[in-house]
Amino acid sequence: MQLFERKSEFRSALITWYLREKRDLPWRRTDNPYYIWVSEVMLQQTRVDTVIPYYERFIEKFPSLADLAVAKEEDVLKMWEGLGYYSRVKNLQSGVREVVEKYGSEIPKNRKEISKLKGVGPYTAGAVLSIAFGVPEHAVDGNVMRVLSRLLLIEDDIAIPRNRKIFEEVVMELIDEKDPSSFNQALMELGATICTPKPRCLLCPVRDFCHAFHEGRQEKLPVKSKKTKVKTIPLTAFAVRNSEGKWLMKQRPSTGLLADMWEFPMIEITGTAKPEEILKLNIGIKLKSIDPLIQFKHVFSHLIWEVEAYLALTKDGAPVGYSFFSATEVDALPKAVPVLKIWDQLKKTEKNTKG
DNA sequence: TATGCGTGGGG
DNA sequence: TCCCCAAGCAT
Repeated sequence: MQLFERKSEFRSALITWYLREKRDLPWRRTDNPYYIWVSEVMLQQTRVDTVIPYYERFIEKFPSLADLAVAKEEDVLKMWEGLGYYSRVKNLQSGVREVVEKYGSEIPKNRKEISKLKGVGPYTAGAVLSIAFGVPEHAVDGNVMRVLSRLLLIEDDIAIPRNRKIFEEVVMELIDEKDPSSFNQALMELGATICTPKPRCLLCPVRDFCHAFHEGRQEKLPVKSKKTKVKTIPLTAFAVRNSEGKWLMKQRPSTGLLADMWEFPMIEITGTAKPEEILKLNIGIKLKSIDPLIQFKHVFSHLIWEVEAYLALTKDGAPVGYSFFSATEVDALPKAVPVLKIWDQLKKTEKNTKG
């Protein structure tokens, strides 16, 4: 107890545990600040196990700031395919280009400057500064808020953005100036492995310091208000093939949902008209035939797509905004998961039809 | 400041 | 099946 009065004892217990128990992760095997940066962006709202293969491939494809800076955006998006939150990687490339052009390829080593880079917010700034450069700065993520809310019995709602600064101030009080990298990572590692939503306090290296454990309230913390239910959007999608065996696709707008990713024609269902009528009306293309292909639900964080996909044939040319692509070309385009679901089903169907 | 932005894993 | 989440940021 009395965490602040026993600061150095707390740091020691936390960091000793971390150095002994930390997971062997790819980005913990490097001191390259660019690699640390890439890993932190990938890890935003994304699980470690999901990130690992993406990180390995990304670093192999773009081994340096310069490589990523000169890469084509479509190649960069392709490496991010399936990882989600696609504007992260567009912002990362913008930030990297800025470092190359304005900072002589040296990532800024203070919060004020590094925070100006695209995609670098309060957490990522602190994480890169502390882990890559040993700067004693806070890096407060969901893990850290959960851990500290229990250690110090902080009952402020962590779902409210402005409350994050409460935790940032606590970290700046507690942080080990000698090893801020280990200190910050230890808090996160503890949250990821021990001080989880269902905490495993018997394994905790700092439970003696924990006010919530002392009062048996660890299960009740952190306080986090619930989100409201999301809206369902019914969509009809069309995989349209022309007489040359090419597929009709378009690129989504460069902002908003699934920015810059490629997709088949899709129409939000409003009335009760037949799918082919809807397609003709909305996109202006006539179909020779149409068959059901696949139905599925895709759940985003803030909405749900209820997709009904059809396989259709046409003799028409591509409408404005659309182009036809060969199967090989479609494979190469960056596509989000719902589109991949349709494309995978399509390839299965084609194979069976041939056989 | 509140909301939009993905995906897949686990209880 | 449903709900919660997981190393947040931009606008």
